[in-house]
Formats: sequence, structure tokens, C-alpha cells
Amino acid sequence: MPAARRIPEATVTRLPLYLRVLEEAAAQRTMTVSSEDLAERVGFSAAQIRRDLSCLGSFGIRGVGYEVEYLMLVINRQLGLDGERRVAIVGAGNLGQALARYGGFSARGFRVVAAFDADPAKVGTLLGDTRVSDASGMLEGLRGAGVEIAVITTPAQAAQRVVDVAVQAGVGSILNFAPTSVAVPEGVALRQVDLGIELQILSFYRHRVGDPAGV
Amino acid sequence: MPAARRIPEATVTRLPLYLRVLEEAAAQRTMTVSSEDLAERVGFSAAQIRRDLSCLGSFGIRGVGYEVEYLMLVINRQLGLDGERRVAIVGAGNLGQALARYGGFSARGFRVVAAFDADPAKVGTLLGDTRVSDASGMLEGLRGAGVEIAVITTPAQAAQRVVDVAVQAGVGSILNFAPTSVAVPEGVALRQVDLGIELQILSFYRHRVGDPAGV
DNA sequence: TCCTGTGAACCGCTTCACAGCT
DNA sequence: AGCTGTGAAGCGGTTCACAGGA
Repeated sequence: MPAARRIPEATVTRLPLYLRVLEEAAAQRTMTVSSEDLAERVGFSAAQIRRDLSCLGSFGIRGVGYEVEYLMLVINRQLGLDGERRVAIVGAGNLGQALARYGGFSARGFRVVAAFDADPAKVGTLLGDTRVSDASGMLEGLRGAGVEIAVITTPAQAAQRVVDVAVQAGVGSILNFAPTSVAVPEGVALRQVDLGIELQILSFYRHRVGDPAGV
Repeated sequence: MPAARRIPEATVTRLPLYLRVLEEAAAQRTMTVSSEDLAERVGFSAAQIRRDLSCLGSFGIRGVGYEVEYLMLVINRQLGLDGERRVAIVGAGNLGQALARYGGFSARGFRVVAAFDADPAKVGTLLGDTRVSDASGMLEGLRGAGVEIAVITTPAQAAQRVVDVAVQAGVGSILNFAPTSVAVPEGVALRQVDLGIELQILSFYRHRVGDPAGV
């Protein structure tokens, strides 16, 4: 009986990676993988992986490893990927397009059921295969479509307003790509990704030469 | 004399956020900010911020706070944003477009000096305002343009090949958006962002109801 | 008085090392 | 023999709490 422990945040962020390599393994008709195999594919230690997986229960086979199919099932269920998630994309720019067309979404059960933009020129066009609606109808639109996750790809100055409307519409999870920090009330899940910040972090690690700069 | 200490990785990832809110503050003609002010804007604790900034030297004014302009200068220099960084984008799809047009890049001194795609239909088109070249000329192209950072927005199966060529061309930093883990040799900086994984993490935190699922 | 800079305590995550199961 | 699952140790980062400067 898999004793489901509390799952540390750090572990949660790694589970999707395991899922990705497990799919690769399954595609190669691999039946079982050891923590060592997984370690090689994802790039961190075998101990780390055993510790992570032990949080989900204890279903590895000693002397053998983990059953690929079963492990995928367990991780999928833990992440809540066993059903469908209703997603809205707000902001029909290039990033919104990129996300709407990204195959990895639908493959994981994320369905884009609504799209919004404030620009009249974009309203009525297709984002992936979802028709873009006017942002003025967002509150009702999000409610009506039963959206659980809102993905924000608007300019920075619109982001907080969009978040507020989404929360009001009962959206429980927000993924913010706008280059500004937004606030959500207690109980709403939030993740923020800033593409510009990633480059800045890289920029730091670039000039690792001992540079004892003064003031 | 600001004693420049070693900067923890966690701190580095926060510096760009400080920069962002400092710019907002500067736009509002704010001359100084306290760690408390900053904490409110970025959303973590004042102690955290003081600790982070103390790594860059000690130039806060007790009883007052930090000078906005000077703090920006210090952080910019630490991140290596005081000069220009030559960037290439590989993969001219929607995500590549989104990045090329993203204002936050040029504002921070990141210049897109080359773009590549394997699709003949894309070659010759514009990515932002950079002409897309054929991927077959990537090695020479990257070298010739003196690219320091390669941003990868190709499909997963092309990513590792692109990384290998980039490294061979002397590119020191890689930002990978392709949904697969790539490997780089020692000494090359690497960051990976998977848009799909962010959604999966959110999905986990969504169903926080006590769900004692069995096997 | 007010806020910085920082030792010290604390906390969560990672790694080690090995007992125990197959 | 081989690999999992996990106590225990180790490590990095965060928070506390306060000494000390403006």
C-alpha cells in the first residue's frame, strides 16, 4: 500500500521531467527503469530520484527498478493529469500563439477552451483552434467555459487587471508570462515565468572570470 | 568599499526582479527605497532583500534605504548588463518570434544578431528585424556574428544538435525552450524553460483537496 | 529614530550509506 | 547480486533578532 507522503515543492517541479523521460522510455518499449537509468536521462542523482519517488508511495521492485507504465500512471495522477484541465489564454500575441499551438499542452490533457485579447483587430481570429473573444467579456467567458487555469501573455500593464478578473471568475490557477509580478489572493495557485529574466540570469553566469570590480 | 562576496545562485535569480521594480520606482521619480519598500513590490521578505543586496557590497544608507539609481547600476553591473550581449535565436516559430519582438530584451542590452531555421520557407523572412538564415550555415554564422548566447526554440528532436553546434561555435550560454533536456560541456552556462512543465506544476497545486487516493 | 548589515538559529532539500527485499 | 527505500548527516538558503551607523 503506497503511503502517500507530503510532496515537497522541489519534488513537484521535477515530476514533469520524470514524466517526459518515461514517455521516451515507453516509446522505446522499455518495460522497467532503475533510478540510475532515470538519473542519466534527467541529469540529477539517483538518490534524488529514489527520494522523490518514495514520496509517491513505494512501488519500485528491488533488484529491478520501476515499471515504466505504472510509474507514469502514478505521476500523472499525482499531478492531476489524469483528467482534462480547461485552460484560457489571455493575450493573442506571438507568445499566446506559441502556447496555443504547443503540442505538449493537449498531449497532457490541457484544453484551450477560451482566448481573449483587448485588440479589436485580434478579436475573431484563431489562436490555435480557439476563436479569440474580446477582453471585455472575459469575466463571463471564463465562467461560462469553466476555466480552471488562465495563462497570461498580455503586456505588463494589463496583467494585474486580468488576474483580478480571472480570480473573480473562479479561476484557481494562474500562469503569468507578463513581465511584471502579479498578486493573487490566498488559495489561488500562481506561477510566473519571465523570459527576459532567464536571459539576465544567463548573463550573470557568462562572465565568471574573477572580476574584482570596485564601486 | 563594497566587499563583493560570492553570490548564491538563489540570489542571482532574484536580482533581475529587483531590477524590474527599481525601474518602476525610478519611473515614479523615487530617489530611495528601503528593503521594506522593495519587499512589498517583489513579494518576499525584507530580510531576504537585505541579505541579497549585502552580497553586492554595503551601500545602503542606514535610517534611509538604498539609492534607486545607484542600486540599479550595481545590479546591472553584477549581472553583466552594462554592455551588450550578442544573441542568436534558433527556430523561427511563434516562440522565436515572440522572443525576438519582446521589448525586455533590447532594453537590457540583448541584441539579436542572428537567427536560424531549418525550414526553407522560413529562411529569408524576418524574425523581429533579423533576417533568418538557413540552419546549415549555423556554425559559421554563430562564429561570424560573435554570438555569446543562443536561444533555442526548435522542436525537441533538433535541440541537442543545435546545442552541439552552438558550443562548437564558441557560444558560452544556452537558453533552451525545446521540451527536452539537453547536455552541455563543463563551462557552458545552460538554462532550460519548458512551458508545458509550468502548467503541469500548476496542475498539481490546483487539486489540493485531501485526496487519499490508493494505488 | 529608522533602517542597514549580519551573526546565529532554523528549515528544507540533497547526499550518503546501508538495511532489507526480490 | 542488484536495486529500492530511508534514517542520518550535510549543505544552502531563509528568517530572526539585534548591534551599529546615519
